[in-house]
Amino acid sequence: MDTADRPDAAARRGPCAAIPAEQMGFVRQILDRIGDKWSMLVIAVLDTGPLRYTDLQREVPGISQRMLTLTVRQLQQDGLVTRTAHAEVPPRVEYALTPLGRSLHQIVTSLITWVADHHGQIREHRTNAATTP
Amino acid sequence: MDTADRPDAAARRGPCAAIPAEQMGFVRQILDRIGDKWSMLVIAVLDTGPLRYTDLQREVPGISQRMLTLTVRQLQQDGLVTRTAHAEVPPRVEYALTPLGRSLHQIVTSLITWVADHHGQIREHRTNAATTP
DNA sequence: CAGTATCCACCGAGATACTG
DNA sequence: CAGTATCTCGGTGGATACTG
Repeated sequence: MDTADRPDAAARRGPCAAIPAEQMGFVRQILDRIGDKWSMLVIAVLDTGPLRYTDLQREVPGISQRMLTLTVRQLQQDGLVTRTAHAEVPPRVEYALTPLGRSLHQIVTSLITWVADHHGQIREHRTNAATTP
Repeated sequence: MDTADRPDAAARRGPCAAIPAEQMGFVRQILDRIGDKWSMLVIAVLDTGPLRYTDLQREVPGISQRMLTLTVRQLQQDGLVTRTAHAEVPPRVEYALTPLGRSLHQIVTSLITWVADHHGQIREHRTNAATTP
């Protein structure tokens, strides 16, 4: 392995205390997916129970049909949400969190709560940084 | 406000239990930033203390100079990291988490831990979904 | 060492229109 | 109602080269 001669602190503790080097790739990959523009919000919004397609679209303001479709499909393939099509007319399709999705949901909620709590501070910093370049 | 005539469930509980409608915009905006390709990893990697530019680059495998520079600058403007340039030669610049950044770091760590714990399950689901379309 | 500058490819994502 | 199809644009992000 080419890390054999790495001399310093990095070698001791790896790239990050929380991430073994071998998993970094996966972590990056999955972080990319759930950290994409919409996934977190969709997951967040499913916390109160199953939602239909149109409801999702309303609850996540600004999402396009395309992106909603792609996002839920990804989430479904990743086993984070279920898609249940009821054979009725008019069609009804409901999306819900799987247990896996629910476990992620908790973290997403923490993140969103954090943002809600601190976006004031962040905005301050931003304007400060902008006015004092 | 144009939500006055909204009739149904969404009106009762808002777009998401965790997100008041008015904050959705901010939340989206900030989630976009910290959920971008690199910010989380940079924050994660700063957990063990200040790091220099080159160290950051090594600890976050795959990041380009451009992206590292952009990312730390954003994080700095948002008040999540500090940049300390030591007037020496050769120059030494250290990046560290602010208290604000540290509070976010905890959540990021949870997220990364979750991913590390569950990426196996996710990969399973993905391959299942791929083989049974 | 710690960046900036520039160029470019890719694809994320919106708009629009159509379908089962 | 719940999508799919297609087109298109803009920005993100990578590679490379240069600088204080």
